[in-house]
Amino acid sequence: MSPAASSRWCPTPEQLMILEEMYRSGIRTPNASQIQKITAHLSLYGKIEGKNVFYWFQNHKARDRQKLRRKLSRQLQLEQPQQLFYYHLNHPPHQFHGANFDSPAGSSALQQFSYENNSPGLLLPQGAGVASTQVMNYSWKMDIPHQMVEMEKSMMTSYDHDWMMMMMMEKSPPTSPCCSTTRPLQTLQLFPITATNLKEECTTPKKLSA
Amino acid sequence: MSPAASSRWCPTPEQLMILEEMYRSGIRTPNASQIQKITAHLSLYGKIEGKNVFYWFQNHKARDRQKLRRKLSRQLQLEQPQQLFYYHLNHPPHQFHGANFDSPAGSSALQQFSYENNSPGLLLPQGAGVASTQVMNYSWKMDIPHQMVEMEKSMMTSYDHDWMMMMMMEKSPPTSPCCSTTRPLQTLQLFPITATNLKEECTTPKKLSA
DNA sequence: GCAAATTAATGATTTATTCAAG
DNA sequence: CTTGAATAAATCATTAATTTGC
Repeated sequence: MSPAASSRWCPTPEQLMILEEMYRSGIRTPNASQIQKITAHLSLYGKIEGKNVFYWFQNHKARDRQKLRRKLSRQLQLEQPQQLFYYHLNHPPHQFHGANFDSPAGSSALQQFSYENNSPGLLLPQGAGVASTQVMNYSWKMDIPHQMVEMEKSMMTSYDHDWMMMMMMEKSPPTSPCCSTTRPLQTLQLFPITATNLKEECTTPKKLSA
Repeated sequence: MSPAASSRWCPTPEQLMILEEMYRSGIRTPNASQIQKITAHLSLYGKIEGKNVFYWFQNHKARDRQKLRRKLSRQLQLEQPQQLFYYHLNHPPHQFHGANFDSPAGSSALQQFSYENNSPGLLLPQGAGVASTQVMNYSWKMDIPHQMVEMEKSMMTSYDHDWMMMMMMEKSPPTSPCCSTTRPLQTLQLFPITATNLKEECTTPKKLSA
């Protein structure tokens, strides 16, 4: 098992970190001089050659772009902006700094999350409004002392497990926006809730501090 | 009154377990569709909204990375990093598609930038005997495009940081002679900031309560 | 044992990047 | 050069753990 002669470069954590740092800092295509210097520096942390540095940047840049492109195209083939919800959630249209928009009517951005695809995973417990309207009917079934419940791993039911498997199988894009077509549809849509509920808009206090 | 509603989501043990299991299984940035399903499913175990799931993954991923980086940074401080091989523990395979580029060959045109700007100062620390073995015969082409320099972020040793700064400052491209076009160039900080504004990442123990 | 006080975790927001399209 | 979309980093804020004095 001598570390000898691996056929290809294997960056050490330090090297990788530094390279990534440089990449983040803007370096994309270092020239010969830069590569020389980078190599010299990184060689302090492990075996490395100039070509490794060169290829690393090439590959990293390419894969970055590729990843982004894939994401974009996926995005584009969706007619429905459903995908954008969490983005807007995270980036409110305007900085409502102190003003919490409690006016039920307006509140643009957060509104566009039409629950067309509100697929409650299987059954809903006693008529809960699911993710929408928190009607506050949930009985918190946990008054259990924290320290007890703390480490209960492995109490996952096989049901949960299967569900998760399916969940993860779904590679990424919801694909076809319109119903049917190729829809895994492992979830029953029992509640065609149609956004009539006031939900986030009034439950999201948006900086409700104070 | 019913102020009972706590201002933030508090995951139940079941919810947390399932989320962690998913994370372990590879889910990092679920899309809206996935989030919806996850939310619906987890709502069986307690109150939860889509944004909770969204934030959970964001935070978990970020803190995971952070933890890892901290660990690596600590290792960076080691004297002889030469023998660190615990790298693939957490890094996805780099996927250097098999092809070994032992002789990039081909385009030899770009050797032009041979001006040895091997800067003085903190370049090439003395012990770098390893580096000397690298012959560095570049014969690949590399164009040197623009290079934005922005700095910040330092989770490396101040040595690394300074070195990188210098590295990036080197605007080597033979392009535009000296006419500094029109760039406010506000991102370039040349001042000897010294180690006072390093990020806490690897230097400060934060609060140090003891 | 018990709360007040303090510290550690972590949920929720904001800010700063990135790449590529316009 | 500017902008859109998306993410990651940094930060704020609140909850849970824990320490501590009684």
